[in-house]
Amino acid sequence: MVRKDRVPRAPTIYDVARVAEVSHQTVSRYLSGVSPLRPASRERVERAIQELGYRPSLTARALARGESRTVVALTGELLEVGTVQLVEGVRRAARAAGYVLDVMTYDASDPDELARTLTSIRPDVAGVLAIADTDQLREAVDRQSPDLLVTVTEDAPGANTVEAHLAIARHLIDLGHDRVTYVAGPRDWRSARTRLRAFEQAATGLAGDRLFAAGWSAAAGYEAARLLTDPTAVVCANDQIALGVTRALAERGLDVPADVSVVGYDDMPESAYFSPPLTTVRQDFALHGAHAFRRVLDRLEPDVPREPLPAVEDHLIVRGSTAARRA
Amino acid sequence: MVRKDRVPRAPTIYDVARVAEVSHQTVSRYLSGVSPLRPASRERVERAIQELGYRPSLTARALARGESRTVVALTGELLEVGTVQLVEGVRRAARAAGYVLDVMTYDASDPDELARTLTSIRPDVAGVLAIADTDQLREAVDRQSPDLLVTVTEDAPGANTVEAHLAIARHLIDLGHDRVTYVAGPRDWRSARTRLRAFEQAATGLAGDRLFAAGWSAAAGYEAARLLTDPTAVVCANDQIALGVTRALAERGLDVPADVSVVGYDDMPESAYFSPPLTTVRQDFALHGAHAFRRVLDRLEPDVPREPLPAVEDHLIVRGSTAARRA
DNA sequence: CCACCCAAAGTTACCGGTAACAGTTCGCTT
DNA sequence: AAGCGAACTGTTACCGGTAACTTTGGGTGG
Repeated sequence: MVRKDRVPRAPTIYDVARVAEVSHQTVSRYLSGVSPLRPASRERVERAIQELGYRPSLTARALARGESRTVVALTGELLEVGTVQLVEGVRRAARAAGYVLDVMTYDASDPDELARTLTSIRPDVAGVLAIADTDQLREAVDRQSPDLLVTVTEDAPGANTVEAHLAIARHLIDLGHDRVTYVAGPRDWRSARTRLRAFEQAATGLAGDRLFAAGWSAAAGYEAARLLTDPTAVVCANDQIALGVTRALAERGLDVPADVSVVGYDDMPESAYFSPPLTTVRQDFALHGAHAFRRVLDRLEPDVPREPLPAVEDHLIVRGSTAARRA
Repeated sequence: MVRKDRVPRAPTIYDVARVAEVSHQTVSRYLSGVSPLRPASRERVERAIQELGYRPSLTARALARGESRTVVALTGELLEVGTVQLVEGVRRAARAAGYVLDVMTYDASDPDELARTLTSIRPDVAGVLAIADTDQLREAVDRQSPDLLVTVTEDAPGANTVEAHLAIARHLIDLGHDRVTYVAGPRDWRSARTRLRAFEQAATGLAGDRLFAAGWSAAAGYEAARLLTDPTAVVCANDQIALGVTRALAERGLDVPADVSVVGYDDMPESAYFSPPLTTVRQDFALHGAHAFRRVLDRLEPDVPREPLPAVEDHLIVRGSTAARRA
């Protein structure tokens, strides 16, 4: 009670109604926009809202409507990947559509944690968006709450993963490379496989090994590089892996790009400042995120017509980590 | 209606009450834990909850209690800084305390956006945590809703920023350096100033310039490095800046560490794989985040006794970017 | 000029919890 | 066995909205 006195309670529609001299339902109708108000009432309501600084309680609204405007973004380790940027893009899109994005992360190394995290999702969320698109997550969600899931993948309509990898392949061929190793992301990630598939499709002419890194990190790339067998170029599933690979090559006494060329993917903000600056593919994460959220939205509000989003266009950025094959 | 049929409504306390043959209030009491139940009722309630798979509606609870368990984390660009990791630490702590963390980001380059973002904060949130601790944010929040703010700073109790900078200074002195430039983070960030102050306090013996970078990014570090006047070592406010500085030095034909030593701060996961691997200070972001959230919690629930958190201990990690001063 | 219709506005119930107060029940005293 | 307080449990109201139904009032047609 002390508390209630100290914190002046926020005005409600009843307050607005009293000031505007209408019923609370009229205010509600004004807010929702269904069924028009007579100009006179409308104006009074507007003025009352202004005067009181009224703002609707999302909590009450969610309760009354039996649905919330919260979407959960599920992901494992947030720090390793371009995930953050994706999440950020999703968040922007969600907010623009009036949703709140609740990011939940779980420790992927603990097999139970995912299940626990899933059960701890509030049942009243509008949807769940799996950002980290692993098999593990997919299975767990399929099992526990198949109704809600929408996943992010790069086979999403509008993605041009294959074109991007084609550009990489062409670039390397132009430089005279012919033994090209691909270091993929972790095997159980869809997007890792998608990128690998795209590369294989694009690089039919380029012989070479295909490795899977244990993660998306520089450390994983460094580890994977142990298995490298004298390639002329290495294409990596993301920039961090490329960084790890570059480091491993340097420790073997191989110079990038003089001895081996290295290509990344994602164009993280730091890539341009690596030594050497990394040739990579720029992704528009914000747009990717918007696409991902759009898919959720299409499912949540199927009847609302929407402008299609522009297609994603990832494109190659050539920097210092690629050079002509040594004679 | 179609919808309501399709989606079986989640069980409520009334359902539980019916099955357990008690009143809904008894169920509520069981859930809240105040006033004990008779073993017989308690057991029936427990069984009913089990059977129905009941889970409380946070929405209804928030409405009834007149407060939500949502805390907003406010930050500018999420991608540039160690911010993500901090946010992640805060999120973990929040979830552990039963709170949901809603991250809101704003575009710091647009002066109006912050104000707009602030007004778009739902009035029923429990608290606001300013992650990006800039003057701009501080002022805006002070003006608009001074009641809620708790900020993250590194002068937080338990931080050992000064000790960490002392370790850096000692390390450089041991290596024989005497012209040490400090490249600080952006001037309007508290933590940038805190780190600078800590460095100055620690490095009384080391003459050298103090520069401010325009951001926390590699690009900002690269830009700031234009102003470098032949130091023997450069200490940077974070690893990204250090990366940019290293790059700029390389382009001037200076080798790190042979000609100039470079030190970073934060130990981002990639730093160990830079060329050369970066000497830096490891921060326990999770713990930093936990401290930050604890401060919010202490304000929200002042009466709950809590174990103090362990003190943060950032410590120096020496890698390849520092070496003895060239003879 | 009145019956009738439709748009606008009002009333009441409900969403799923919590709070405050009003019963019950039980164990123990006398 | 009645009396009594403490410990449980039940009843009712309320949080701030929305939904469904009812009422009101002005315009139109016969």
